[in-house]
Amino acid sequence: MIDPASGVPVYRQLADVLRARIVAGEWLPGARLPSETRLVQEYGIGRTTVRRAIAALRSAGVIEVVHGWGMRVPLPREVERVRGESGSVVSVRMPTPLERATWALADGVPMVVVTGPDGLAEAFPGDRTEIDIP
Amino acid sequence: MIDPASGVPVYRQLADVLRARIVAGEWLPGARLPSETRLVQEYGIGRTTVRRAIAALRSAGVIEVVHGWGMRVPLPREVERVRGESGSVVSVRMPTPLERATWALADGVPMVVVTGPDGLAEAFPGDRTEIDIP
DNA sequence: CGGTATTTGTACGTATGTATG
DNA sequence: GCATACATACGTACAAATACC
Repeated sequence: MIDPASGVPVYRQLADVLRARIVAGEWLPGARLPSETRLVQEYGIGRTTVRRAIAALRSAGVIEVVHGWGMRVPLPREVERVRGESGSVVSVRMPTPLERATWALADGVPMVVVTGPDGLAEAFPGDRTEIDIP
Repeated sequence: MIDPASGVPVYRQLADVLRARIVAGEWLPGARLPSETRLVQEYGIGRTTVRRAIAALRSAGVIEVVHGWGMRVPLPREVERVRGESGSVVSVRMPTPLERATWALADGVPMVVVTGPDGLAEAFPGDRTEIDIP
């Protein structure tokens, strides 16, 4: 299933395989994925390589990791609707460290920024906010 | 400047320091940052640790890396304004591998998604798209 | 309460490959 | 061809969080 000689990096192949298995519904949100050690054995690759694949999926927001417990697909979040005022502009970016700490943001969660006609901008956590266009 | 005994991981300390230096304008967009080897020497830490800090800044969209050349602060992009139709909802997420390939997205670039009243959704690259609310 | 096993986190080193100039 | 710089992948050791007994 994973071919070290294919030209595609092994960690990327593993990340793709795991993402496909997740999309296929093999692990529902909240269910624990195989441990690092298990993946090392199952695919016959080094732990460093397994962790690179995991890091990629984390920063893509596909999985979340709990220290000492394991990995899982994130549970869906309750979203807050924010009314986008007329004349505003909506943009997107990744959070600053301060924003990440303020809202306890997981990896791979962007911010959504609403800039009003007056130039004042307000940023919201992207995993629990949607902007309504009235 | 970096204290291995502070309790804060070394790679995170380095990432914070580099981010602060970037925000302070020490390296303008397009200018090359110090090489990995230079950072290893300058801060007296391992290359693995330096690369972890770099990976964090990449997935945060703070820097971009060119293989064989070095690291730099990304240049500003020309943004396309998309008109948000009335009744639409704007949300945010990280791109899929297909979307990353389609638009040649760098690390740490989110997608902005506009879902119409009919339920049809359209996704745009977040580093070159803004949604206008008329 | 303590001890143990499991699991992820941090940090280092080494070797080799690939892209740029 | 050569030097520089980033990319991949393996290994080791120890620390820290969690869960269970």
